[in-house]
Amino acid sequence: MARPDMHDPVLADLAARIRAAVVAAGLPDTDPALERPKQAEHGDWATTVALRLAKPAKQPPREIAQQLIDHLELPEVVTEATIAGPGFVNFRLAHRYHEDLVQRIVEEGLRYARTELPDERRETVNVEFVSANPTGPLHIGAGRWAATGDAIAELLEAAGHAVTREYYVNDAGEQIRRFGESVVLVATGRQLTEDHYRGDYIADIAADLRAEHGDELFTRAPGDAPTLDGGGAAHASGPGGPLTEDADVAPGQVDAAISARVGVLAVEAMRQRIEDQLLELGVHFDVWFSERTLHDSGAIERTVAELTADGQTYETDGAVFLRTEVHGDDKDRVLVRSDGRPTYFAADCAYIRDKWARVDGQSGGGGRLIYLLGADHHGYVARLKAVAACLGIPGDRVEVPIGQLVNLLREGQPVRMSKRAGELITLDEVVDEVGVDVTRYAFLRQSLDSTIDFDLAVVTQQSMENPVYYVQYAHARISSILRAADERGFDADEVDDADLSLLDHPAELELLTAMAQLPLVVAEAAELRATQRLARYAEELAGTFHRFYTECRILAPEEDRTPEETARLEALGRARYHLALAAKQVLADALGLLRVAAPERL
RNA sequence: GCCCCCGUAGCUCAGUGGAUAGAGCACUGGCCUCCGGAGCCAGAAGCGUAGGUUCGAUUCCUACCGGGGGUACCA
Repeated sequence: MARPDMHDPVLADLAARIRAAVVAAGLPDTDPALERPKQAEHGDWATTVALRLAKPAKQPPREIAQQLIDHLELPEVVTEATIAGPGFVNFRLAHRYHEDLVQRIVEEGLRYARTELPDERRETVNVEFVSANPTGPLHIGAGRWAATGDAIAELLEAAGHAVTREYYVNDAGEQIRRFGESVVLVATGRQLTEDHYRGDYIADIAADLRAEHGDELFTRAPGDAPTLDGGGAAHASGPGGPLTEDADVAPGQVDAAISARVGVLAVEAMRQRIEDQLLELGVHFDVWFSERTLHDSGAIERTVAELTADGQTYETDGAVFLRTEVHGDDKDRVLVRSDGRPTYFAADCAYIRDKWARVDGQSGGGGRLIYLLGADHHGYVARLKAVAACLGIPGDRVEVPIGQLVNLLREGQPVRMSKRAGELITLDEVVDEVGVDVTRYAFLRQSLDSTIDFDLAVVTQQSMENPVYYVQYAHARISSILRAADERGFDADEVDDADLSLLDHPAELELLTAMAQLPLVVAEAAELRATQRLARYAEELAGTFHRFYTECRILAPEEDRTPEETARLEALGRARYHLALAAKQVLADALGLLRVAAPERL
């Protein structure tokens, strides 16, 4: 639970005083936990300690609340503490608190939304997301993980942690040979079977590879073909040796060494294309981790050996199993097949071991691994956590948020996508059609737990069906006013000269209160890995600004009026100008953390 | 069969045990001599069903109903 008092010295002081009052009243010592009342009329902050202490103290909550208030020394900026309802204690902040807030926001800029953590609480976090197989371009569904993982990473950084964004590239194994084989077959004009990848992108890759390497790439077996599933496996005769083909896969019509070499090149080409797709969505990865390096470096063998030495494995029918069931998995999992080849799962084990070694002990708050997965992979969660347990990684340090899937629609009708038939709508096609901000925002404003219906027809409308425009419009509107004000000689640097105590209109107070929430919202969104918190907050803040705009003018209309009146309106205008400046900053911060543009003009 | 997610206003969705459950869209009625009407104000409308835990449940637990996804010596 993010705590308001972590982000605000005034609230920290209040929380400490409440706690002292609880103790002074002879009540059981407890965390006061400040909360925001739902109704603004109840006050700015509230505590429910009295309700929670009722049982242990064996007294009615309202009586406890009274004792609390009797012993409470209110800080100067808290103007009142009242008992309400069943035993809430509500606090109201002095206007000066909000005046200071405007100054702080304007002065601190981007830092306002961010938390500085002491080293002992600062975690080193690895966020892995997307990690789609590099055997085809990303489709729209991957966009959800891209936008969400990226925003979660951004939020964690804002919350004070050190974050790495990582993509695990499945560039090893049978699928890569098959991918290479598909490219070779297309390049040489031969027939594909049902097990091959198809689609225009295969032909594109074939053409690119031909241009770069010539025809012999597809026809001449290399002397040094890469191994795709572990050079150390018993069956493989090392680099250049033949690859075993699974009996249940249609026999390739292509020399395995050619397929392997083409597969590796094709996968790198596809990975590059995926990277470009992600960049188009504004998502940048720090690490592209190759599964193949785990095979080549012997990391998989070492991991299996380590687990075996630790007594975590056993052999049945010639296959090596890992005891994951005792750690909550449905059943034990095969690490090494009876023919000696390691499974994909074995690579997963080596991977998590490698990743943990990179985050463990890097900062005082400890390491953390986050795997953002789609609901179609939810079956992995138990085994992933079990592997972590087998490897001695603390269970609470491996997190696997599961996101529900995306349905692509057009006017309510499902858009059919079949990878096999090569019919798919790629992520970049959607981004081109509807725009990067709309795409990102559509994914970020909904909870991971709910399935998203992404309707191209709806999302391309520039209307309130698209709340991102509402927020961006508010930002553009503020920018426009500020431009006009600047022309009339307002100065952003003169915040000290503005009399902010003049801001007492309900719409102004509402805006001040809303702006005060950003640091807490960011902290909570980060903690819950819930991007929609921040998106909804941005919408709320935008609405608050629109109301302020409607009711409160910054630039006084030119009319005949007394000199006194003119002076009053000018002073008020200056105060409002700085309020708008701060609101713009907060709105830009919120959008920025979601990595959605905050335009000066729409 | 077992596992995960969802069911909140006519529609799309927020709401991590608290006070009177919120937005947008759609609908009805208002607001432009003046900083961007992609805006503002007002109205009507809701927690799938049945139990349980709790001072307090949309939130936690159980069962049921309805929808989505998963359940390989594949990768």
